[in-house]
Amino acid sequence: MVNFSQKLLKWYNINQRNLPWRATDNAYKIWLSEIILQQTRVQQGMPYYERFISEFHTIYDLAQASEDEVLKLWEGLGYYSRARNMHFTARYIVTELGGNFPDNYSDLLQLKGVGNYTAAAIASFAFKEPVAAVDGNVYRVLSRIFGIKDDISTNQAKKIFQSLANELIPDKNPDVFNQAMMDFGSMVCKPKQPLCQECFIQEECFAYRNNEIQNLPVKSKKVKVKKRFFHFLLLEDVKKNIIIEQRSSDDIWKNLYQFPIIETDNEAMETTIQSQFEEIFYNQKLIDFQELTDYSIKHQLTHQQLHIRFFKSQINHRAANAIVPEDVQKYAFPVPLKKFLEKYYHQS
DNA sequence: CTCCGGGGCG
DNA sequence: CGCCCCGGAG
Repeated sequence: MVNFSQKLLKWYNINQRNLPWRATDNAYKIWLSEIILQQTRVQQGMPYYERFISEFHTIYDLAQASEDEVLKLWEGLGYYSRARNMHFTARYIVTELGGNFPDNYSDLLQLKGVGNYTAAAIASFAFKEPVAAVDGNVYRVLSRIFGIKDDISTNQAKKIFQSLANELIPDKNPDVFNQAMMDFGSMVCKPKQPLCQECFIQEECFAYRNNEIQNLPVKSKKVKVKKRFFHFLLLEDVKKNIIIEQRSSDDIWKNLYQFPIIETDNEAMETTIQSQFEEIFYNQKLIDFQELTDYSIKHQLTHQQLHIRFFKSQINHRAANAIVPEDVQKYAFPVPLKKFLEKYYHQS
């Protein structure tokens, strides 16, 4: 086991992934990539990274953008607070730090949207600080190889893994070690069906020797999923313009856009929805109110199961806050609404 | 269809 | 510690 780090580096030397943000030591680009990759697979994050970099070459460009622009570019990636925090932090660094990116672990940790993992990743990749970047891959790799059964959702376990990783990380090329751990975790020591047969540490791996691969890492989590019932109204005025609004409350999809909405606690009848919409638009007659039954969907979030239905109607005058349908592409919508729009305007 | 994986915030 | 999102695997 003493040779684990050396074997890992040898493996990495041959098998490393070629990722665009690894070809740079530009802290801004590394930070951007790490924020995008939080809770996100490389495959999905890659095109977003390319678009953000080409749209915002420097942190000044990102700081100058509006939040709406940033959210629009982030559209579809999920966990939108990452985008809001990233934008906030860009402005903070430009206005408060004179555009100088923090250059060490503890200063990086102060930034909004930057936690333990991301601070370590930036510190080691951009500034070669020997601090271990412990992400989900690393928990998995270390728990299996060393047989650590502490529940990784607890703070105590996180400290144990962090300090073990900090013992393993070499002073020389700590960035390479961190990359290697994560590549190994995602390519070989995978959550499901890990490639133990081609693993360099197989014979010494606790989980493999004890047939505990499926049991490690130990992770307790009991999320209770709440059901919510969303009813969106595609309301066209006489100009065929539609009404959208920005979500602002402290809820999912904050600051993204949507259609007028009625939310209920349970499955609701169409007539109930109609009368509730009529209350919202109390001074206007809703013409030809009907449900677009083909568009109903269930959308799963971590803690919520959304039952989404769509309705359409018209009003016989011109609405002040309506937009032309072609302009929906300027606004950031949650994925289910984005899919609705694509389907609706594609075929009608 | 359901479930799982992946960091940080308030 | 509850909550934030989506795509892909099963």
